[in-house]
Amino acid sequence: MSVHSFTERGLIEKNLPTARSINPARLPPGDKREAILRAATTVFAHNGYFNSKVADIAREAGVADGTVYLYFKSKEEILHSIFDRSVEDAIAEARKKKIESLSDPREKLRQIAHLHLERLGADRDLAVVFQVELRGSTKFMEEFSAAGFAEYLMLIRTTFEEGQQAGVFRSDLNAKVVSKILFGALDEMATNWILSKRRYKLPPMADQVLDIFLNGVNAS
Amino acid sequence: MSVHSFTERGLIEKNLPTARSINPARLPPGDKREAILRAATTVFAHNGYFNSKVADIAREAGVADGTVYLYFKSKEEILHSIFDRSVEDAIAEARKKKIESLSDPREKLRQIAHLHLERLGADRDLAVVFQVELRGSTKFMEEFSAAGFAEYLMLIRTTFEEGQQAGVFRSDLNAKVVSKILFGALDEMATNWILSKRRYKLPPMADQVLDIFLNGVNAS
DNA sequence: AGTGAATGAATGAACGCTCACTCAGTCGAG
DNA sequence: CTCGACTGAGTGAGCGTTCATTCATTCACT
Repeated sequence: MSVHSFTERGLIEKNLPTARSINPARLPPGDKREAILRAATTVFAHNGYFNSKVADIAREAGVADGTVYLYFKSKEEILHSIFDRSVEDAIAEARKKKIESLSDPREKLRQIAHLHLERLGADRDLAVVFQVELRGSTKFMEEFSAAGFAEYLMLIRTTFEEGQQAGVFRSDLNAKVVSKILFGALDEMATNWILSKRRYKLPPMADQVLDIFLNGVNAS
Repeated sequence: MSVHSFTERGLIEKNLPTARSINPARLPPGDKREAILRAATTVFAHNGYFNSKVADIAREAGVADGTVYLYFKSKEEILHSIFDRSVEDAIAEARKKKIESLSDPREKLRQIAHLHLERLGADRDLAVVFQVELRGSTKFMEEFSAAGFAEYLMLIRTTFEEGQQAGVFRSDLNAKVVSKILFGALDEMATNWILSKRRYKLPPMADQVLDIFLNGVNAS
């Protein structure tokens, strides 16, 4: 591995001198940072945060141990950054899809749920970090729940309240509780998907959850 | 906090030397094991599993570091034991309450949910270990999901299927998915309760979850 | 164009601390 | 005295972090 990264580096330096002149900033500063984040996601997902060594991450990213500290001030900051980046991305995607402006609250919730499971379903390692590693300490949980997580719950809740106002949803329900239920159900779908040996598509589960959420399970 | 537990220990050792001579078998064999398990639950809940030192657990339990290893072969085994004991206890309580023999599947699910949240609601530290610490690594998750956890999911699922057979629940639903949804919702109630600053009763949430689970949120 | 000084990204060996676990010894009961 | 539960200082491996060093690249100045 130090062999590996050395080789890689050697190749780049030997074979791409022209490429260099073509792209003068041949190693965009974000590129190595990116590589480290991806590597960390993989390593954390496979070994768990506490069992992962910074050296493992560096090796996976093809850089030296010390390089990690040029981009992140600690191992913990790497974990935080993984979370932050993903939340940013998700929000950006939600904006692009204009979910916010849907008029039917039921459809809006359905789209939110879909996006939730699509994102996690698209990157198993990232999903493991989100569903398992990020929950591994109350400290993280509290920090994160203060941040993007609580905001997400709030989005669900607000959407539900809009629906209540519009007479689409039962008005006798506590929106706070309702939003937790929906989130919990989706969250469990994701966790189960990770742990399952069977490879199935995660996003379609959103529809099943929404069906029951909206209509319940009673036959009556 | 280390100050706190230190103080506690100081008091015990200074004030209870007579108590010792009064009770000749002052430490029934199971008693110390018990003390260590309780201490570990507290320590894990406060600092997280990986940040907890065996020395912390020993101090909290009022025993020497080495004593811990007379009862458990590793730190990891302590965590396992906390889980195992709690699951055993829960199963025992379910037996005692004769939940298994209830005839209405809806009522049965309600009782299961109640028991679930009652147990976690009764011991915040234990709840933290269950909701947060035990999820902190895929390794644990996989081991545990193989064990009692999967069995619990199965109990919910079987109960639901009974209800489908009896025509009480919609027959067009996948029981496996349904059971995950219910579990996920309850699980989220527990996690939120832990993280919340507000002190409310957890068990009543079971009814709210069941209401929505059974009837859905649609106004129609 | 050619030079070499300055820059700073990258390196990885080494450091220093933490902590799970051990074991030689103490203590008290029978 | 014996036995075994218990003790806690000690140990050594593991690992996050640092930093002296390397070297490709840039640039000021001829």
